[in-house]
Amino acid sequence: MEIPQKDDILKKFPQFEQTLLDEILANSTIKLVEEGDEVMRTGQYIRSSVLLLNGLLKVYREDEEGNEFLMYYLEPGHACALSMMCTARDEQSQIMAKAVVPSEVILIPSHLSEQWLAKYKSWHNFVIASYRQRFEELLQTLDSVAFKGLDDRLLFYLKRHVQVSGKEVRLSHQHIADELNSSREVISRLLKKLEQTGAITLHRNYIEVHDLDLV
Amino acid sequence: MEIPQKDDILKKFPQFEQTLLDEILANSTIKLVEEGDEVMRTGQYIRSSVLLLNGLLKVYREDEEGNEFLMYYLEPGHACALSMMCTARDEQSQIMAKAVVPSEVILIPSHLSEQWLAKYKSWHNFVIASYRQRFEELLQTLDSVAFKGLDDRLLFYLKRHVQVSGKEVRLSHQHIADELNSSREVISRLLKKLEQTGAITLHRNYIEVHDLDLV
DNA sequence: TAACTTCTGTGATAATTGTCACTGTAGCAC
DNA sequence: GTGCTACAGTGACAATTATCACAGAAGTTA
Repeated sequence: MEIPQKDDILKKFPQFEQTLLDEILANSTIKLVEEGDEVMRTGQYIRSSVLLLNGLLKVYREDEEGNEFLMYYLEPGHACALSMMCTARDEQSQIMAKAVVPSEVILIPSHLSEQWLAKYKSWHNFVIASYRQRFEELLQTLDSVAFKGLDDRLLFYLKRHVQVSGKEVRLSHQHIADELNSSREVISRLLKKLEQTGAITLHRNYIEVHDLDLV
Repeated sequence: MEIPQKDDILKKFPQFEQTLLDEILANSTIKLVEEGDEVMRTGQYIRSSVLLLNGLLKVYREDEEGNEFLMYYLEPGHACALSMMCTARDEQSQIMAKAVVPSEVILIPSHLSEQWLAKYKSWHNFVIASYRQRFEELLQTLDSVAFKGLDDRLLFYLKRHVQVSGKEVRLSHQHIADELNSSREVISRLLKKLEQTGAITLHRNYIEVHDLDLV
């Protein structure tokens, strides 16, 4: 079981040095999470950096009333930037990560990930790159909320979803509404409009995406 | 002129090691910027890390049509996290920083700030802390847009403004509307409502804040 | 097949926000 | 003072989004 994992990590994180890979194998745990499982939640103590080996995570925000709001998806080979900002967090703002499909995550104890920053150039670069990338994605999300109407945000959402999991978007209208912090009826209507333009075809429980750039 | 600057930097950035301070003094330029001056704009090449020595910067987002949207304020002793993510940026998303009052910024060439990450622990910590903090603030901003109505966002905006520059908010309604990406009339009406609760008093060109937590 | 649940479609209506048009007022230049 | 400009207040109306109510279709279980 060990060799396949090493190969897998190597494939997903080709930028890591050999010695770093060995340390990861020796010191981290690999956890299998089921679809829908919560992988992390800020406010709780984070004692590990979270890297994604296989599967797909969604990272989202939740306010006091339980409204959620999708920030971005995390794909294999990437890390949750927040889990690496390993000092104490302020409690009020909750970030959650949940598995969209069955996934494998690598958990690296915080003190090691901290040490490695100085020890391994490739780790250091990886961490910095993660920060940068998440920051960018967050900004894009912010843009779409700040400047765009719900119709454009829905488009943005669908595009992102197609990118990570293909042209068969297997989501209910309710689910989409939740992630955009809107309501089902509104999403239904907007999707209908999209269907009329020919960009998508609606089915029960999934949406067939043809071409979102036509719109 | 050199000694006062060193003292000043030392006071604003007490966490830096002595040798790092010397390097900063030797290699960075200090720039005076007038009120309203643009300090940075992404998309253009960023060749320096930007630290704020004195004054106040606002960091905001601008879309293609010129709509702006306030992200956060930057106070002395802090740095623009984005200016330290020194690799090439993607062009479309624009982040701007503008001086709110006459300010002094320290410009550190990117290649040095890169080197220092490995060389000085205190610099490394500073950069990581900056990322973290900006990330948090960005999340707060995102929350307010995603989950709150304009009335709450206005409150949030006023509070933040009071924090950085006191209870006399010297801004026109139009200015506030721009930073919240709304329109003057709407802001005027909401402010009137706030005045009726006794939280603020309106004047020409400034708002007197009494207590925003009453609302 | 019947009973039940989940998902989707749709009309009516309300609330929020944006836009337009117009007024008044304070300050400044001349 | 007269004019000019920037700022603020307000009513009317439009657009977007949310909410409520209900109906029907698809899938599941018994």
